[in-house]
Amino acid sequence: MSVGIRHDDLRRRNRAMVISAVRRDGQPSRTEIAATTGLSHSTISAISSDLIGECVLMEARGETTSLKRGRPQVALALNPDAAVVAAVVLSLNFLSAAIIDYTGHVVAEEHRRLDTQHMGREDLIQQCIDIVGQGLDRLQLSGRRVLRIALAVQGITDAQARILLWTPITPHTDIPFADLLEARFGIPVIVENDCNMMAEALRWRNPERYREDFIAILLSHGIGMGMILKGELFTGTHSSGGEFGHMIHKPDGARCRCGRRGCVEAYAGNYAIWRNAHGLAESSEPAANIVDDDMQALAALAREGDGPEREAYRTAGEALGFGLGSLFALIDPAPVAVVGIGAAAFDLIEPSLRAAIARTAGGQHSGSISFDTEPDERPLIREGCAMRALTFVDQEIFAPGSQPQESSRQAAAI
Amino acid sequence: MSVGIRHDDLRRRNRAMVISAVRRDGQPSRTEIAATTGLSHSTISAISSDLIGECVLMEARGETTSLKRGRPQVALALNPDAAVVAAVVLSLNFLSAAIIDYTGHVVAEEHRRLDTQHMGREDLIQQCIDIVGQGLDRLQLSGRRVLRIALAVQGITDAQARILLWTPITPHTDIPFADLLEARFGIPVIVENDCNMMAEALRWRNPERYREDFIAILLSHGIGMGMILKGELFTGTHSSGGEFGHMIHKPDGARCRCGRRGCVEAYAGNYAIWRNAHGLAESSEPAANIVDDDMQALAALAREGDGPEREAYRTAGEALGFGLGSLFALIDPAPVAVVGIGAAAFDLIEPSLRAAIARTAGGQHSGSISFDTEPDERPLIREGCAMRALTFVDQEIFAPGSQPQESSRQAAAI
DNA sequence: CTCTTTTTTTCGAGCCTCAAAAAAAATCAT
DNA sequence: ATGATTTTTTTTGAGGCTCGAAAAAAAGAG
Repeated sequence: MSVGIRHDDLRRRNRAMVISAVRRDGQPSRTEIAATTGLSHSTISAISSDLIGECVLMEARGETTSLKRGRPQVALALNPDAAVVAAVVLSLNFLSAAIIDYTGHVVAEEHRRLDTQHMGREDLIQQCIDIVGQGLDRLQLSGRRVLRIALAVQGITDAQARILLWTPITPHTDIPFADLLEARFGIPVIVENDCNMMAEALRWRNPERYREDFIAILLSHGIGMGMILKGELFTGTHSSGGEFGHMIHKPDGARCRCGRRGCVEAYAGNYAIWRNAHGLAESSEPAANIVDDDMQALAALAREGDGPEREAYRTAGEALGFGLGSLFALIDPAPVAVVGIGAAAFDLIEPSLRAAIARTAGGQHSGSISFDTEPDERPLIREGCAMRALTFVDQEIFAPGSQPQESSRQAAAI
Repeated sequence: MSVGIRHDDLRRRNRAMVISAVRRDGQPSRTEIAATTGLSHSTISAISSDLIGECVLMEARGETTSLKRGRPQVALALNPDAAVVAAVVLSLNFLSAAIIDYTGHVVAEEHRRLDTQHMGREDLIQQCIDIVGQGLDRLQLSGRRVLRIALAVQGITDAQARILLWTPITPHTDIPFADLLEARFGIPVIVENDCNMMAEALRWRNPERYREDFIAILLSHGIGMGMILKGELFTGTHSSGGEFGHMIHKPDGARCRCGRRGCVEAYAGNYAIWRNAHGLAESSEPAANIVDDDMQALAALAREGDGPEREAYRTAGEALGFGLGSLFALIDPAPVAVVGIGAAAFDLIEPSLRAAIARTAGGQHSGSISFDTEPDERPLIREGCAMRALTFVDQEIFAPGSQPQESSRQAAAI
């Protein structure tokens, strides 16, 4: 039941558009913004003048040796001090938090190793609260206030990005992180799936390649996916969705970490490759964790010669290929980014993956499907998390109707 | 690169909102529209007064015995003569066209049996042009003009809804129906996948059940799917997408009509059930067509006792269940409508389907997943097609900025 | 120093939405 | 019947927003 457009929405949306144009295009001039948004020069002038007055934007008077004649364009830039956000990443045995300024630069950072699989529920929650608190404390000194906290976590969140419903990193379920952190710090919080944040980050890193439609697949202990379709992050109807790793590859097949059988992950996750490479039964219990070095060693063995190791990677590629084929049957092929330790062994996976895709509906253009690899997922997740938090701030600074100046003036006053 | 909101967009969008509110809610009063859209009474009053002046809407002065005190609400209704559209449905060996008035009522209808599988490309195109021409001719007499043609067809279209890329009903591919029909009739044309139109129709028929997220599955000779996610028709990045029937059930499994192996359809399409029921090899060639009566007879046999027929339906259910499980892994569970002749045998399919789903990631809430059945797909497809054409008209009557009155006045003048 | 070019700001006109007031159209009570 | 009451719809005036045109600003070119 869509709602009518109120008169004041107009300004709000166009303000958002100007801010996002500045965030996206680096340092555009007013004229460039007018061109990309299709709004008139007068409108852009008025809006950017407001935003500068509110200390959201600033004129970047860099000494641009303009080769052109005429009045030189003045570049607009985000004001780094307009806001600060916190990006928290929780993954297997690892917790990190970063404080990010409005331009996306890291102000402070903190890492901790945890035994997430065996920690108590309260302990895990407390650790997250602590690490955020520590970041905030350090900021307190500089006088800036955090306006938004984004928590990226391996696992399934609800569609409202408030609750961690399920995660492989701890047996505890339904942890309402958003409520817990909001109660503690009084700052709006969102909880997002890590792979969704990877996709978000890829779009910022390489908008040429990752624009309207693409897929980011995490090959790690488990298999995760983040997907952007028609320019929007794809989520499930109730949860963060996109559980590519738990699509069924072979009905009643190998045992998956999730307790079911035949999932793609049960053939292509680290533990599955490990299990197959060591000749263990497909029904045997998945290993709890395998360190990256061991996986690297496995890949090295597979590269040395044909044997069970190479076969394990071949099997993984096949599972991924058929899974992608099924996915492409639904959404059509799109560029794929392969992220995580598995990307370091993508040379071993790719041949059987492509062969499998070619045997599916998505394989009609299998030659044109392109894969990019990025072995380290952590920076991606943190970047995506930060950008997610920042774009939320972008849309909150020009506030819900009533006092758009108030909230931003507070930020500006700092 | 989203574009700013111009000042004149505002009116245009709010007009669209009012029209869609009237189409959706039957005969709402101005007050009700103000409530559902969130716009003020004055705005609704102004817009509806315009629309009535342009003969798009009309006041429905039905003798409503208002029980309430106060000035009675006057219901607004669509003006049936505001526009007329054509809904054309092309399926296996069957072509139909209907002329629909602005309220969605059928004005004229025409059916033809064709041998689509063996017709020449030009012949097939000519038949479609003919049947539309015939409908238009008949209308010419009544003086009304068709403003939009929508063609629903089994198969894959491009994302722009202009070209039939591939279809099982004829070996010919890449037929640019939209261009062909537009060239002939000078009326805007869209070409849509039949299952997408089924989904569209279900939303109009039963908005209570089919609202934001649901799936319509066609069980027929092949397997088709239309899906609405977050209130929007889900399409692929390049094509109409949603080729559920060609998700992989068993890698390198049974032979599918599409030439590949192991697709869901190769286990659950009519030809697959037939093949399994008759003990034919999974690698044997799919039958070209099986009449509904034969399928009904097969279902009757299956109901009589345990045998190869019942087993064939069991296998079909299992393929559908694992397929839905994989789908639900991506999008989370949602209500499902089972449409087509297969829905008449859903009692035979459901047990194994549910058992399979329960063994997948989507099966977490398998008990709460609900299925509706509707054995006759044709009326649904026609309805969806009509509504699709009409909603396009809804959004074209308040035109692209310049002369919104012109086009609608033409319609009104008729 | 003046002319040209390009960017940015200013200004007035034209719409649009909104809130409040007024008008309209019915029922209820006497 | 008639006036009071209630509810819906229209009218009116104010305030905002965007736009195009004109003016101002800020450079290089000659």
